[in-house]
Amino acid sequence: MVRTPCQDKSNGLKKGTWTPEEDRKLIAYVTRYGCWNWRQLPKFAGLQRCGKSCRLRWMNYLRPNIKRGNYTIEEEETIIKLHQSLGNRWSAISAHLPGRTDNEIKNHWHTNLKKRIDQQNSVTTTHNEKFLLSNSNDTDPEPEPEPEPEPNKNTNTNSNPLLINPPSPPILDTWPLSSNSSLSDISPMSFESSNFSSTNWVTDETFTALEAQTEQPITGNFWTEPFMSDNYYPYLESDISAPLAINELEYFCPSYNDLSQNCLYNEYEGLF
DNA sequence: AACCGGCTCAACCGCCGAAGC
DNA sequence: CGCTTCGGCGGTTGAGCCGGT
Repeated sequence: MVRTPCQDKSNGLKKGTWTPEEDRKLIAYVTRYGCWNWRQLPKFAGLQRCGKSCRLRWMNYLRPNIKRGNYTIEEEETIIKLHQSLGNRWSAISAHLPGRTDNEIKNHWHTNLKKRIDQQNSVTTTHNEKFLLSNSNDTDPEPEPEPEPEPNKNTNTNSNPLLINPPSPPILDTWPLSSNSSLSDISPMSFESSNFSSTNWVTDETFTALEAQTEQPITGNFWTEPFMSDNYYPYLESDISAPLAINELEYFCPSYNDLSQNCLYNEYEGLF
């Protein structure tokens, strides 16, 4: 289930399994600054990952409201029905299943549902063939009985403990945004009250310092000086190297606020 | 205990369309 | 127009788990 971490020597970018540390950095950055540019994001978030990898990790695993674990009968029926009409358009199917990602639905289809459908089809086909043979001279055949419905295999028949007791992503139920939240409300302090470890997170005091400090004139250049030192940004703990404050982003990228707000609201729509 | 093969699913890869220049 | 960049999508891979022998 876990891919061995490896190093892409061609560009120095890390590949493979995400570490909790990387997850923390990604969550910290996206929750505070939004996903304004996935390509640039890992640079500013202090991640040795490509943007695509960050986006995938966030979209498929870290973002809030993601439902993991066993599928309900209703969900499986929805997937099967939608697959009949939409085909392998997993993102379109996932749009009908709140909390389920296209990747997860795709995996579930290939590992469970497809086999079940194939089995049902083969049972139906075999039954039909037998029926046709046995009734080849019959002028008044019996109606075709419905194939025996398969028991729901998704409910705890999987021996994988991760599915029976799926691990909780860092932030799910206790996501620190309220219905009145705005981007500026997203403070690292919010995590203190969640079940997400506050170890190594910036404190309320440092976040206040951040807000105070960013009232100062901008001296850096967004595009040419992405990496500010921790001395310049004393509000940051060492493991979170998100270098730009919100109003700095707005200053250098005027559309940033709308972009990030839209992004956040899209991502957390189900929570508002 | 050791081996083997099937299964699961996180993550990667390559392609495509949209947008901007 | 073509070119580049980016986000998104679907197909595929492969490490680790697990049950059978």
